[in-house]
Amino acid sequence: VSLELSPTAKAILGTLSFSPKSGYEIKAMVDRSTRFFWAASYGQIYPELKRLAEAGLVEGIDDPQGGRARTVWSLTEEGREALHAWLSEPPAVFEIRHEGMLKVFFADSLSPVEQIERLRDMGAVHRRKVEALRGIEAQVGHNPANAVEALEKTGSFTFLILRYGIESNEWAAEWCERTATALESRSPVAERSR
Amino acid sequence: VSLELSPTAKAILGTLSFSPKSGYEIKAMVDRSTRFFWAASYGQIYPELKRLAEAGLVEGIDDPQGGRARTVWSLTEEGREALHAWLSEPPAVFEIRHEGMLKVFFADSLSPVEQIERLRDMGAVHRRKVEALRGIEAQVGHNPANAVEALEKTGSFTFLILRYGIESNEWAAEWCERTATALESRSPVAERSR
DNA sequence: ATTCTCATGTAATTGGTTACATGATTGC
DNA sequence: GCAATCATGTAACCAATTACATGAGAAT
Repeated sequence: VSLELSPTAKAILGTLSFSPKSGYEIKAMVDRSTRFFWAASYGQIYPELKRLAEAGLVEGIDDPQGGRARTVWSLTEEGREALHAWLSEPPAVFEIRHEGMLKVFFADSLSPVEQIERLRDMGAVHRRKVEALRGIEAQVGHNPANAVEALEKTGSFTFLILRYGIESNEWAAEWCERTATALESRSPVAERSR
Repeated sequence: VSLELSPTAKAILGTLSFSPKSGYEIKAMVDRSTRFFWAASYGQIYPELKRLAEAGLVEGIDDPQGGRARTVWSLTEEGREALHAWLSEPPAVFEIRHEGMLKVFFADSLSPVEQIERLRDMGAVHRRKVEALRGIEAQVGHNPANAVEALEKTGSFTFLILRYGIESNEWAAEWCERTATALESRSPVAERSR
């Protein structure tokens, strides 16, 4: 069994596997990518980099830009091994905190109009996520028809996951709209039973 | 603006809107239902019930079963108003921690075989979730074809959300399988570029 | 007898965000 | 000159899980 990596350590080792980075750059990459399913903040990243260095998984080199202090971190051989070991274990963490779902779950006591509003609110959460992710896709300047095309054009699984994010949130938004529409057209008898 | 409810307070007020419950019963209901998108543990529930009672949103009545102490909590009028006020605000929290996605995101450095394994692992997470949710649906003894039918048969949005959980995870599992299959059948040239 | 369920609670630990503090460099 | 960006870090606070502690009643 390999040593336990903290949640933030997993994100750090992974981002460093692409190229060496400063803590600031790690945060920037996370915010443009994994943030949608694996967040990390400065308050976690900087202390964790120190711990990973003590454990010998990363190595820091001072690389000031002019008078601006800066440390660039890269994976050591042990770090690369730890990343590969973690990547090879079956995934364990899968947690969701979805306030829109919770509100629909508790919608029984609301009026029919409010119930449908809650459902559309939940859909709007997913539509906004789609727009945010599409914005990122547009920035990198391609427009794949599907995930495999995204991977083949870019050579990176990061774009495959971006596609997954877009498509799954589109599916969710459509589910909400489809269900809201079906509820609106239910029999007036059902509508009255408030 | 209404007073801020803690994450666990939202779950508590919501579950009590169906019927009065002990802390133990609140936990049991959460574990059978909202746990999949909004978890809560004893360490949060019991202290939060005390805080909600101090704030006047819930009311506890001692109701021992034999020599077994037990407090049954119910919503006060203020509690019902606070729940309705929260339900009427647009949802804010939407967070995901998805280790399977993170591993696929970092799969670039793996061999083609490992890459497809990671993708299938991610799909397995969703398949297991589908099975768990279908088990709950089977326990309550109906088999709806869609979410609106689930709502119409039971009269409760809790079953609509259960359907959403099943269908969204099915979609995700199928996306992974579809993508894994497409990757397997890519050109050998792409396969070799390890 | 023993195990399971019902029942309440707390302490230790972990994980996380937010806000703050500081300061240099770059571009307008 | 000013704002944005690059850059590092910490303190306060909030949220959450896990494990522990305790004990009664029910079922086998």
